[in-house]
Amino acid sequence: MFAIGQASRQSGVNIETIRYYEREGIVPAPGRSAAGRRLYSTEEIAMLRFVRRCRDLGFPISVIKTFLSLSGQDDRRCAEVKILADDHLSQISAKIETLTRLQDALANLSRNCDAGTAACPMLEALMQDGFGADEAG
Amino acid sequence: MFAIGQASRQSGVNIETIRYYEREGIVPAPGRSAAGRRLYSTEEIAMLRFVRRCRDLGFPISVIKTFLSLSGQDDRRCAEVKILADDHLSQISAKIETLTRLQDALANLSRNCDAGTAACPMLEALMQDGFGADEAG
DNA sequence: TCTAATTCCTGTAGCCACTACAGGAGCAAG
DNA sequence: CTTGCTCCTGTAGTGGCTACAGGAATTAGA
Repeated sequence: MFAIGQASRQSGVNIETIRYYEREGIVPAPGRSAAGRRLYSTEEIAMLRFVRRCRDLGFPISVIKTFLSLSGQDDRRCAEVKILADDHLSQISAKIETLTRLQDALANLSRNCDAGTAACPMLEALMQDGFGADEAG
Repeated sequence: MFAIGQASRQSGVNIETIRYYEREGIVPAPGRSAAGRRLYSTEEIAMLRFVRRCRDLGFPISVIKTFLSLSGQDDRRCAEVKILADDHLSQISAKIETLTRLQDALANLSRNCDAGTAACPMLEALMQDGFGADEAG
């Protein structure tokens, strides 16, 4: 059995985050020593590692909870897991698309700045029908 | 002068968000009617629209505050704007890279599931040195 | 055996950028 | 005069942590 610090080092999950997961019922509460300190088994540490891997893949906690409940079942409900994963995958793809469009838009705005004119073309573009210094002058 | 609902519709900023921006000092507090209702000028609405455009481009509020303070100045400090924008741009690029790697990893995991074996290969992979049903059996 | 450093405990507050109420007041149209 | 819309303030919730404060226990070394 391991103290929380060791569990943290072995699982890669921050100590405060481990306690947070316990509070939120994402992982079950471990046993305690006589003095009230948390004691983790290797299985419990593996579970923390699992949560971390899922988080690294960007899965939200709600989905990870479902994974954990499915992982207890005999066939592990592969179809359900796949649906959740593919859904997440498409969300990631959508995010990439959005960001790529942002990237383009920003790069365009930034390029205009290279001229180095007096009034910043970037702010001008963003203001368009403005509120800036132009109004006053 | 326009009530907050109209300002919201014209700027594309949610009513609650407008009040939030005011509370946080992101935009100045507008005048009020005799009954205490907010009244916005077209310049103030343009400013809300500016904030929204920046948010749409993913700029954090802190940077937008800087933009707004720079936009009051005569030369609009183009160089500073450009630095902030390019910094943001590189953060976006980094995020895209991360997500693309995630996308690959997830797609790989999901592909394995197509076999439709009894134990879900995806959960297996994520558990690896596990805590799941295997332990018990 | 004492001490100092480290680890652990609980509980609360903060982060970001909103969003969603509750509970009440004003205001415009029929 | 009523109905329904808009507006007000203030507070709490979202997600997923992270960072304290203030105290107790454990461990390593002298």
